[in-house]
Amino acid sequence: MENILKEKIREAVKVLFNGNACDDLIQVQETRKDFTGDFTLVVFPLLRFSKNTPEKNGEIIGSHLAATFPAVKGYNVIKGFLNIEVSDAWWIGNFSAMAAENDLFGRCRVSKPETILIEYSSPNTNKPLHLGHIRNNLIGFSLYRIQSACGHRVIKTNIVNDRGIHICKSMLAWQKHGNSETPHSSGLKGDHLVGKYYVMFEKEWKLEAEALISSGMNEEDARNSAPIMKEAREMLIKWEAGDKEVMDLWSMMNSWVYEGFDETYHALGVDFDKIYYESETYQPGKDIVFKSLEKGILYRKDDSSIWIDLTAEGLDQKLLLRSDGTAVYITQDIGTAVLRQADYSFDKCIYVVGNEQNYHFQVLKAVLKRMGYPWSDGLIHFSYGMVELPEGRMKSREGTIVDADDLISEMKETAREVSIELGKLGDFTAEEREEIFRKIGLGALKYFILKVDPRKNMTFNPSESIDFNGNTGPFIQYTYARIRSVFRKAEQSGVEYDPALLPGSPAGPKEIMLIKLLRNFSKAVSEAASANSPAVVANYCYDLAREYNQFYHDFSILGEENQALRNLRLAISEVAGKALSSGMWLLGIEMPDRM
RNA sequence: GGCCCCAUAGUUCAAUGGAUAGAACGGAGGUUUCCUAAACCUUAAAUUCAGGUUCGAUUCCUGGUGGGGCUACCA
Repeated sequence: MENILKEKIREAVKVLFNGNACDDLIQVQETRKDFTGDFTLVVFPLLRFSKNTPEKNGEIIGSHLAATFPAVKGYNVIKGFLNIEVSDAWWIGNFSAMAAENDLFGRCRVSKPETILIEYSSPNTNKPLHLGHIRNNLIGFSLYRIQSACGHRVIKTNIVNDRGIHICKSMLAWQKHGNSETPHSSGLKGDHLVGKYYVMFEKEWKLEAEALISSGMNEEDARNSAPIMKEAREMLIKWEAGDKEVMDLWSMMNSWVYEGFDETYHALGVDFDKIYYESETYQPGKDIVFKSLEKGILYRKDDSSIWIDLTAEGLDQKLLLRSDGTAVYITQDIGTAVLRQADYSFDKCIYVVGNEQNYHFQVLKAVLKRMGYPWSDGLIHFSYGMVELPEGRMKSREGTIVDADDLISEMKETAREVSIELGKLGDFTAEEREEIFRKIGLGALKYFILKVDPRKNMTFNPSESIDFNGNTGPFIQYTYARIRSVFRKAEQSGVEYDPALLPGSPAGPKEIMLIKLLRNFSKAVSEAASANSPAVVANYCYDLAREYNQFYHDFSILGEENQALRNLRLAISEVAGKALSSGMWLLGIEMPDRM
């Protein structure tokens, strides 16, 4: 409609003022709620074509449109804004097409589908997942769904940091103190078990270092020469040499961790199409570095470490390989990127990684470009903000890490408490109830995190937990459950609706308001895709649920109203239900039929 | 020191350069003969400061203040 209107306005300008208005000058937007009208033309930019006041100009264009375009019911001019009213019949005619859509409701389709790789999650194998990972996983997974809904081919990948000194730390502690403890024998989730030994190492290391400091050593030397740290380094050397005993221990403990992670991923409802391991990509990365060195893109320092000079790009000099020939973080990322391009020929590769690594990804992109990979332009660092607690950043030293598994079960528990307190779900079986508590608890958590603009830091208050009222997941879920209920009731009383009746339906302002909102669903999806922001979809869902609730409040299906209006309302409910569930699906949030 | 990001009601979040800056929570008050009261309605409350560009700035530019991040031969 906007486009049709723009065209009509362009013609009007031509006829009335003999001016050629280009697209930027014709600004049509939706009319704000507190004014009458559906679309609004901003008149200011068109003043250049005539010498009238803005009001006069709006008046002229408005009357011309109303006279020549039947879908325009009326208009009014306020200051420099021309509000155009579109006829109800046009809205309902437009809506009946939506009512007929299948369950792929409102997906937008881009004209040029691309292959997009999304990397998210990226855990370390020595610690369980925490709140920061939850935000990462939810954003990554939702981006996957949003980009897919736009018609792109999207591959979800994960890169696991399974190599390096940190892994040796937990292995060593387990060897010393583990007594062959396994997830099975301890009853601990694998990632938590390994995390426990990592913490144990850190404690012991600290004690040894303190002892050395009190005997007169400076802090850095003490940390480096603590016996347990030396042992860890020896273990890393053995690992890199492929020592069988160390490798076996490494694979065993990693497999525990992966089992633990899988459980958490499953609970969060996220998954991956392809998992890369740092242990498999650092070597290709090193090879690439050597090749680039031969080509003269890189340089070697006297201590034989390898560097790249990025000062021309406004960045610094960056180390790509240590003097002892071992790989650093970025070496591995170079290897991974090249492997991925070979595997999938991606157009874009989106890295969902926290904003503390902005510099790292700037460098990565620049390095790959310098190395001559044209696809490096398609690397996108999707930088999201930190999750902070009311008292500030999460710090493991202060024990303020919010564990992912704990949080998920707390959310389910809260959902249970709230539901029981409200006296809900009396007639369900225990299993059905658990399932609903799970959906609500996770819905609350996911929505709470995804509704915030991902680029911004956000505050998470665990003690207040998460609200179930207001702009929340459960509010939207509840709205959806009531829509389903409307249809259950309608069915019971034998009321059917007939989409064929829609074009002639009467409609009030509330109906039109909702129809307008529903039309915007695919717009919200494409906006979310271009901005890479699930928050756009989340806030759209909330607006819709809110409008629907207001509309629903005095909505009586079984009342004495005429058949056509009843039909329209049922149709709106149906489409609103589709839009809400489609929208929440894009966020990875499940919708219960009842709650 | 250098580079990057952020700043909106008491709090948590919104607002392609457009109209009177929206919600929610919390506070105060109200609404269930019909649809699920996890709802709905009413009410008080905000753009960090100073300039600039513009018909028009929360939005863009410059500077100040305040907060966060990066600046590892860690990942």
